[in-house]
Amino acid sequence: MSRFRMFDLNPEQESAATHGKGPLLILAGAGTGKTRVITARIVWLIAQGHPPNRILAVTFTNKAAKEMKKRVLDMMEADDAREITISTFHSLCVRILRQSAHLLGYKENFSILDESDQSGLLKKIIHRTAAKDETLDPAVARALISKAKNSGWNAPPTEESLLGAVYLRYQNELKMLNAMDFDDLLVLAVQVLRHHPEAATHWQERYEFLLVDEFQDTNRLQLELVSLLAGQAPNVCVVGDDDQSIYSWRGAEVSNILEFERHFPNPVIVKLEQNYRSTPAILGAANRLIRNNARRRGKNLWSAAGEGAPVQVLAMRDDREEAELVTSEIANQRHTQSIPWEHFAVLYRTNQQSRPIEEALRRLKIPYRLIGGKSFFDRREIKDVIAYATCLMNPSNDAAILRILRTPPRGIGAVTVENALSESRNLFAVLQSPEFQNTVSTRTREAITTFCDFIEAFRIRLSTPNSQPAALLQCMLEESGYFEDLQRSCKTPQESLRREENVRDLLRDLSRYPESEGLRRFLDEITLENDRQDKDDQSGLGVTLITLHAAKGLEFPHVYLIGAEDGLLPHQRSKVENTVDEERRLFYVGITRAMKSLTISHSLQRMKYGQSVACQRSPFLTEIAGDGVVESTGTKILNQPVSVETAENHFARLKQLFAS
DNA sequence: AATCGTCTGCTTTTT
DNA sequence: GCAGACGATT
Repeated sequence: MSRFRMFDLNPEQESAATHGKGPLLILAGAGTGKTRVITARIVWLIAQGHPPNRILAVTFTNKAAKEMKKRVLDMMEADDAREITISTFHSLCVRILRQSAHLLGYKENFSILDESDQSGLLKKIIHRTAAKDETLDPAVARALISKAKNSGWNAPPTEESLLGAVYLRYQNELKMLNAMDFDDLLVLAVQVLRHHPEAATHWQERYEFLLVDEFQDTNRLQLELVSLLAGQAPNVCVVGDDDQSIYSWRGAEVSNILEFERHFPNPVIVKLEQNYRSTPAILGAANRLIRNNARRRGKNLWSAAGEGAPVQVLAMRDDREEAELVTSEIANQRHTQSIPWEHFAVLYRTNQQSRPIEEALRRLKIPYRLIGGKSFFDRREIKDVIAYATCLMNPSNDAAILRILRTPPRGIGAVTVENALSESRNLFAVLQSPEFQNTVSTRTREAITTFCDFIEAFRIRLSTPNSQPAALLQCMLEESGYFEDLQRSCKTPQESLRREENVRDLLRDLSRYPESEGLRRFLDEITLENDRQDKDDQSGLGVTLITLHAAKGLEFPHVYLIGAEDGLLPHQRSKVENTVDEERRLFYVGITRAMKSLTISHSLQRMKYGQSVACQRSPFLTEIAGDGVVESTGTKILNQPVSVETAENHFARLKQLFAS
C-alpha cells in the first residue's frame, strides 16, 4: 500500500480510486486529476488482489490508450502492467470480431475499410443504383449511413428510397467482400455479444473490472457495448465530464453520462472539483459560463492556488489587429519573462481562423505547430503501398485493386475498368473470370492476366510458412516498376527521395510482422491508428495553433482564445440547430485549457468569405464577466510601450513567488 | 490523360 | 477568398 500513497490523492480522488465493486461514476471536471485517479484505481485494484489480466480500460483514441499505458507502467511492476488490457473501443471490437465474426456470417480474416475505401465503394454502388435523374453524393451517403449505424437505427434499410437502397447494397457488398467499415466494428461486436450468449459470457468472464474514459463522448453503441461486457453485476467505472461533451454532432450522447443511473442502477457517484491546473481567476470565468447550461450534473471547480493574473477580454478592430496583437503579446511575454514558445497556445473555433495567426507568426519569425487541418492524409505513396499490401492480403478489396491497377499504368484502361466495375462481383474476381476476359481485346486480356497472375503468385508466396510480407511487398513494388512510376510523378528529385524514404520506413515497420497473420495485424493497426497524433507531437516545438475541439484534454500555461464573436462562437449553425449549449461547453473547454493566463479576443470587423463583416461580441463574454475578468481593447494595448497585462502578470508572478 | 477554367459553398473530427 | 469538384478542351 505504500506505493498507493505515492499518488497523494485528495479525499474525493481517493474514494473514487478505492471504490470496490458495483457501478462508479466519476465526474471529473477539467484539470481535476482524472488520469491520476484512473491510474491509482488500477493500481489499487491490483493491490487488492484482482488479477491484472481481468482489468479492461477503454479509451477513444490511440493517443489516450498509449498515455494510460505509460502512466500505468510508471506506477507498477512492468509484468503486471502489461497484463492489463488498455484499448480503444474500435480495437477492442476488432479483438471480439477476430474471434467470433463467423457467428455473423463473416470470416475472421475480414478486412477493415477506411474512409476512402468506403467512399469508393459507395460511389460505385450509387453509380449502379441511381436512376438517370437521381444524384447522391457519396460523402453525404457515408455520413448518413454512419449516423444510422451509430444511433443504433436497426430497422433494416429498404429499397424504397435511393439512400435505403444504397445502404442495403452497401451492406451486402461489404459482407461479400468480407469487409467492415469503422462503424460496423461496433455494430457487429455488439451484435455478437447481444445475440450469442456464449460469446457474451466469454467476454464478461474475461474481464472483471471495466474502466471507460471520456464517457461523455460515448454514443449509443458504445454504451451498449460497455453494458454487454459488464454483464449482470456490472463493475463499471466510467470517467467523464458532462460539461465537456462537445461531440454530439458525431453521435455522442450526453445522456449516457447524465442518466448514468438509468443504465447502471445505484452507482456510487464521485465529483472531482478541485482543479490543479488553472488559477481561480480562470476557473471563476469557467464556472460563471457553464452554469448557464440547463442539462448538467452541476459542478463548481475550485483551486487552492493564488488568484493569478486576471482573464483579459480584448476587443479588436478587426481580425488583422487580432492576429497582430496576439502574436506580439506572445513575443513580448516570451522575451520579458523568458517563457518558451511551447507554453503558448492559440485556440479558435474553425480551422480557417489559423491563417491570419500563421501569417503574423511568420512575420515575427516565431516557430509554431499547427494541429489538425489536413495534409497528413495526403501521403500518396503510403496509401499506394498499403493498397499493395491490402491486395496481397485480400484481393477482393476493390478500392485497393483499383488503386494499384493504375499505379503504375498497366495497359488496363479506364473503359475496361468501368466495365469490370459494373459487374456485381468484386473487381478482382471479374478480372480473373474468362467470361469477362473474352469481352476485351487480346492485348487488354494479356495485361489483365499478367496482373492477376502477378497478384496470385505473391499470394501463394505469402501463404507459405515463414513468409516475409515486407520482403514480398518490396518485391512486388520493384517488379511492378512502382518506384520508377513514383519518380516520374514527382516534380523534384528531393520529393521523390522523400517519398521513397517514406515507403522504406513503412516496409521497415512491416518487417517486424512475419507471415500472413502478421500482415493482417499490421494492416489492422494501420487502419485503426491515425498516426497523426504522433506526427503532431514530434513536429517541432513552438506556439501551438489548435481548434477548440482538438484542444480538449490538453493544457497550456498561456492561452489565447480568439474569435469570441456571435456567429463564430457560438457558431451560426449551432443557433439554427439549437445546439448553443454545446458551443458553451466548447468555450468552457477552451477556457479550462489555460493554466496561468488566459486572453480572450473578439473582433468588431472580420473577413468572411472575402468580405469584411461587422461582428458582435459573443454573448458568452457577458456570462463570464465578474471578478478576475477585465476588459480592454487591442488599440489601447498596442499603444502602450509596456502593456497593462504584462505588468499585472509580472506582479502576479511576484506575488506567487512570495506566497510559495 | 492532363490541364485549364468555372462553379459552388463554406464547423467541429476519431476510428 | 479560396479550395475542391467537375466539365470542357487540347
